[in-house]
Amino acid sequence: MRLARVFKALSDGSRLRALSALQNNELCVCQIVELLGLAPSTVSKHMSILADAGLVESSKKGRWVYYRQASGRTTQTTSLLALLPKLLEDEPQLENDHRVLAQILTLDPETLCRIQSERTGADADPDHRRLAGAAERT
Amino acid sequence: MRLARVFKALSDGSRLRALSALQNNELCVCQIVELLGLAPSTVSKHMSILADAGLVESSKKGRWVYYRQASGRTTQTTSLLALLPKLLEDEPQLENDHRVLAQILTLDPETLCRIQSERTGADADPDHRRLAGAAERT
DNA sequence: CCCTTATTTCGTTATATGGCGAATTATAGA
DNA sequence: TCTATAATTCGCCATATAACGAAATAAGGG
Repeated sequence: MRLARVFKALSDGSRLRALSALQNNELCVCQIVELLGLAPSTVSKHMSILADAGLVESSKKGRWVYYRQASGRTTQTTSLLALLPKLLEDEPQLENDHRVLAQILTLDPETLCRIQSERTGADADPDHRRLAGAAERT
Repeated sequence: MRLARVFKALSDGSRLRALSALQNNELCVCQIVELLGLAPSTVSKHMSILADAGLVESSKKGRWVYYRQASGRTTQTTSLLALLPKLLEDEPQLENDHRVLAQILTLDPETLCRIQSERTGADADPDHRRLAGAAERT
């Protein structure tokens, strides 16, 4: 059942946070990585699940892949995406994400990626591997 | 994240079929068992997942437990339940369910349960353990 | 062409999920 | 109170999922 797949894509906290972040901006993978505090490979998988469900679209710009909310493919995804802002309103947890996202957007992707790869090298403290905010347990 | 739990409850084909059946009627477990062609224990689990998510409510009437769609607990579940009929329209698979459900509703629960327990006894052919329709693979 | 690097794919691991049957619980009726 | 039975809970299995790091892929800049 197609609808079950769409709901399954929406049934993970990290993916909902990513979708929430994509409501006002399009974002490249490294920006979503920074927001969620997950490994790039994990985020890439999440985004492909959202894309398979028809909830986001991607486009490659230079070395970066940008994701945005899908523009009305099926009626199902369209009406769900339309309802999403209202549904996400009631999630207090996302307020912090919006703050962190604002931080992230002050940097251009180039700079952000540089910072990220510097961190990966030596630093091992997981609490300092993000710009701000605490990780979530789904 | 609460919303993720709600979507997770909606992310299974059997549960969506049950919710679809509950749009016009309230149903007892044995009727849903008949519709989905799953073991009572499995159906009970599914219904408790839907109940935990706030999507259905139950009430015990004699020996039977009846489930119905929840009446507006949170705004999240309310708006999702309101959108559900539209979303389910695009699932051709549910047409057969509606036919089978009509069949099931011609019997009172008493009779249905008796038929079900008779089947469990000797008959081993899984294709004949339901009134009609084929099982779905989610 | 080669090197760097952003993203994806792959392989692995731990946990979650969906399914069943057996055992348990709760209720109606004798 | 005892029996029958509708539903739930429990224990088990097979498969799916989310996470990571390592390896592969793709694109820009020397």
